Formats: sequence, structure tokens, C-alpha cells
Amino acid sequence: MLKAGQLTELARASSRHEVLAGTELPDDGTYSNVLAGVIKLTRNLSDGRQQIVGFHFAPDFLGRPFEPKRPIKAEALTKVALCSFPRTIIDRMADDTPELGHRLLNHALSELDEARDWMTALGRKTASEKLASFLLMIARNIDPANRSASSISFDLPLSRSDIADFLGLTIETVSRELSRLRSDGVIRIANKRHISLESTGQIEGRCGD
Amino acid sequence: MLKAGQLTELARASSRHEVLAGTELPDDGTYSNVLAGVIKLTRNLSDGRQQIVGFHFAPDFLGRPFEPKRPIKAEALTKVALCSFPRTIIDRMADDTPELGHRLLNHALSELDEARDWMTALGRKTASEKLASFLLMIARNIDPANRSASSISFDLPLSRSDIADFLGLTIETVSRELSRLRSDGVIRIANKRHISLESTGQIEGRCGD
DNA sequence: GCAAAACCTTGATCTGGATCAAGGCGGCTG
DNA sequence: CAGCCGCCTTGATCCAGATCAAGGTTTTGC
Repeated sequence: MLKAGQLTELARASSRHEVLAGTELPDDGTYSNVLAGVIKLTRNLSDGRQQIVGFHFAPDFLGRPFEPKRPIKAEALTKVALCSFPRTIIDRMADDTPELGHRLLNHALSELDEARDWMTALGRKTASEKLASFLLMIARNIDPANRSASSISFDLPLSRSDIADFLGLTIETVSRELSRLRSDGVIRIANKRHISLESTGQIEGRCGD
Repeated sequence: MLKAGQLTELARASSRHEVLAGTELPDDGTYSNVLAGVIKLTRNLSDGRQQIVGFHFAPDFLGRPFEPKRPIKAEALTKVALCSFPRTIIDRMADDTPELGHRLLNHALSELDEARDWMTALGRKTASEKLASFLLMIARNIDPANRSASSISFDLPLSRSDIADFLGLTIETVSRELSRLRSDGVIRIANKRHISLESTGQIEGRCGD
């Protein structure tokens, strides 16, 4: 898709780096590829209420070509490996290479689809449906190989408080619903953070959609 | 931004048409400009619960270049005037004219920003903050000239039931919160659908962000 | 290895918004 | 113009999830 000269140029301008969990990723006008790890995007109301409005899992784009600054903060949830490029280079290449422009557009559109799915969850699903939908989403994104597996096991990259901020609930409700899923035999929980989905079918049935 | 030949080609391939309020707009792979009116985008859960996930006000793009079908339905809320183009032409022109590609991308990104703002409202705002935010959003979009006016008056293009489906509330709560805003002197309501915002500052103060 | 801090769970109680219920108000239709 | 239907409002009651409260468990720092 890219020409040889472009690849060389990209390679020269790129910089790889790693950040620890908890690091805030400044919006420095840079465009990045997420090589490993998970990033959360949060939006705050003035009185401190918080909503997580999206995630970036590896491998994924990160950055806002052509866009004005927004009151959205990006923060690493796990150790994250990034490969960054100056925005100017990407913008120029997108002009020369329609295929790259398509990919940026497609990526934005699928983020939009996801945001709308979560609007539906936030507005119309019950707490227990929200938790089921959330676990399935994480399972499928944390390792793309899981997409169609019938039994999945993974480490949650989020604290209970982050989960609450994503699902529009409180920590206590998240904890209670996880306990309920466990006692219903739908999931297993080890060390608070390690989750096993016994049967994806059963979880899917609890998502409400 | 477009070359003369492209404009001719677009004009030849375009088709203008109007639809009545309530018409569903089929996802026929077409790309349209909304010349007048308001369109709602809805997503349904299998048991009938519904969420409105976005609106299109004139003048605005409508269409999903390069994207697979999604369980999202578009429906005219008012009489709508559209100018449609076959997707193939737009896609081809976007390849030739980077400026057009940028506009498509920018448009998708601002829809994404809006969706995320509403995620925050759905997850973290109270019913009364949701109503205030909603009225302000409608006021600003129904007539772009309103953007900075301090006192605005307009006809709601949505029924109470649509408002409820957008804000994740019930009809009754929407009605009660509107009554409260009226009795607090923040808005005036005539004929159920005609709203006057006495002072945008006061409404802004009730949006929670 | 001990203490403090951070995070999580579970129970008791409360409450914002849902649900149930009963009209009110236009606007069509016959 | 009477009666019906769709839409909206308002009141009474209920309940899912919030808030308040009290530990338990894991991690961190010294």
C-alpha cells in the first residue's frame, strides 16, 4: 500500500517508546500505533464525574488527524508500547496515498460504531447486561485470537473503578454484578483481575442485544 | 476544491428528493447531503428497547463510505430534502481529491466526538442535566445562526418518546423535567413542541459540564 | 516484615427515575 | 361535531442501582 520511499521516510521519522501503566499520554499532535497494551480515553464533567468513552487495544491507531483539541484524556491502563509519527508526515502521505486515507476513515468509522453501541448500552441496558457486554468486549479485544473461541481467559486491564466509569455504574454495583456472574457459574475470578469466561454463548445471552 | 470536470460529473449523477416525516431512509449504499430537515439514527435491542445514537441536521453529510451494514436505522423526523450520489462516484473522487477525503474524515471524527459527549451524558448526567444538554444541542443545530445567540426559540423535531429514547429516560421523566424547566422559568413551552430558551447562559449552567 | 494505603466485597438503607394509573388536549374521521 | 386516537402531563407507588458503612485482601514503602 505504501511506496518504498514512503516506508523509508516513515521509518526514519518514527520513534518507538514504552510507558508504564497510569501514564497520561499527552495530545502532542502525534499519531501512534499501539504495539502492545491498553489505553483508556476519558472525558470529565466539571464536578469530577468521569466517563470512559473508549479504549485502544494493540494493534490499533491512536491520534486525531486534522482535529481540534478536545476535553478527552488518554491514559495507559497497562504497560504500553507505542510507535509514533509526526502528524505532518501522515497527513502528507494520506494525500498521496488514497489507500491510507481510506484506512484512517475506516478506523474512525468503526470507532464511531463502537461509541454508538456503548451509547445503547449506557442508555438502555441493565447493570448486569452492561457487565456481560463489557467482559465480552474486553475478551475479544485483549487478544484478537479470542474472537471466536468458546472459552476465554484473560487479565482485566481495568480496576473496578474504571469499569464503573465505563459502564456508568458505581464500584459497588460492578463488584456485586461480577459476584453474581461468578455465583451463576458464568465466569470464574482469580486474584480479582483474572477472568475466565466459561462459555461465550452464555455470556452473549446475557448481553441484551 | 473539486475540479470542473468533477462538478459536472457529480451534478449528472446526483438526484434530489424529499421525504415526509416518519420515512425510513434505506441504507442503499448511497451518500447524501441533507439540504433541509432532521434525521434520527436509532439502534435497537432485540426485545424492543431503543436508543437514538445520533442526528443529522441540514446541512450535513449522511452515508457510510466503505462500511459494512450496521444495525442502525435512519428515519426522517421532519420533512427532509436530500441530494444523493452513488457511493462509487464519491469514493473515486475521494481518491483523486485529498481535500474531499479530509472532509469525510473530519466529518466522521466530529460525529465520533459527539457520540462520546453523549456517552458521557448517558453514563454520568442526571435526568435534568440530560434535558438541558439536549435542548441546547437541538437549539444550536436546528439553525446554525443560533450558535451564539443568547435567547433562542425553535420547534422540537422530536416527540417526547424520541427524546426519551435519546436520553435513556422514560417519556414521563422527560415530561416532568420539561415541566420543571418551565416552572423554573428557564424555558417557555407553546403547543408542546415549540420551545423558547429564555437565556442560554442559564441552560448552560444546568448541563453539568 | 510491618504499617499504611489502595482496592475490593458485602450488607443495610435510601432515592432518582421507572412503572402503574388516570386523565387532558388537540386533531382526524365519519 | 362527537367520538376516537395519538400524544402529553401529572400523581402514586415501586425498585434497580446509588449511597453509606464496615470489613477483607493485596500492594507498596520503609
